[in-house]
Amino acid sequence: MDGVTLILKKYGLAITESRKQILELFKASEGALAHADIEKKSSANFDRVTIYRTLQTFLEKGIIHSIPTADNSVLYALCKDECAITGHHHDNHVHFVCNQCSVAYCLDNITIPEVKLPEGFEPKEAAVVIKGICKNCR
Amino acid sequence: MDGVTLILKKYGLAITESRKQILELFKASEGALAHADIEKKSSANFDRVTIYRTLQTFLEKGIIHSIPTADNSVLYALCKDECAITGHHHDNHVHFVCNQCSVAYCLDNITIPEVKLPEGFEPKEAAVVIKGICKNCR
DNA sequence: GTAACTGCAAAATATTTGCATCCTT
DNA sequence: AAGGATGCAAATATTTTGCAGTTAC
Repeated sequence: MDGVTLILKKYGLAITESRKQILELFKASEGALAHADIEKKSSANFDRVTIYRTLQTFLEKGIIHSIPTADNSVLYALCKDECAITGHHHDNHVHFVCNQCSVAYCLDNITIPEVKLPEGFEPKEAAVVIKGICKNCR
Repeated sequence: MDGVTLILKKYGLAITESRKQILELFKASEGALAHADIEKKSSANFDRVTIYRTLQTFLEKGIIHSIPTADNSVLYALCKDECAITGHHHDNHVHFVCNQCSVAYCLDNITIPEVKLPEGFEPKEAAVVIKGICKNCR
């Protein structure tokens, strides 16, 4: 039983071909993936709709999380274990998007420093997106 | 000559009704606005397309900036003066999105603390989005 | 066998483009 | 007067929904 199958089992999802392959894509990818990437990279051609629904399911289960970007696009990345505890996903990640190659990295092991908020604002989650040049593009 | 006209002049844009009204909306709004908000709130009904093009123009000039959100939506907020220096926009803002009322605040005067990146990553800009409960919803 | 997942079709939304007309400078 | 901005129509692209057939458990 391979890794992706274990993940699906862990979250109580049926083991299907599309789910396995999409998960494999995430594991193989260094960075985050957009819907379009998955559509392009998957050898078997899944239906667009299946990809939408699979991503939605993964999101709800906390297997992946979405990365906010300033333009329209939504990116998804695999969550590390600590990231989803009994469905309660906390998005306290640092993401890095390369200005050159556009790859989005998910830097799970970087902690977000405390940010001072004005009076009356109560923080729950925080996301940081840093843009710059990645290690492969210098 | 009112404030919004001055802004348009400053950036070398023609003074038109739609641009003035959309700028007014931003000034009147406490938080950030989505395309849909503008469409809804503008008394005169501009064409959808005009709003798209106006926002695009404002973005390019650095009059507004976009706020990344984890879902599909894109939000826009007025830039403060320091925010756009000769077309070079730097997005080092802290944004706060309320989980209750969904209003997005642009906290320009909060500085982003240094984040330690892994070897080889060179930061240029950083955006922080914090979610929680805003001052009006407690 | 049953519940859940997928694919297809189609609807609903969102965004972009071309072009003629109108407005700002 | 000239160039840019707008509105309309239409082309694209994106996302959602319903349903019938298939697959996993």
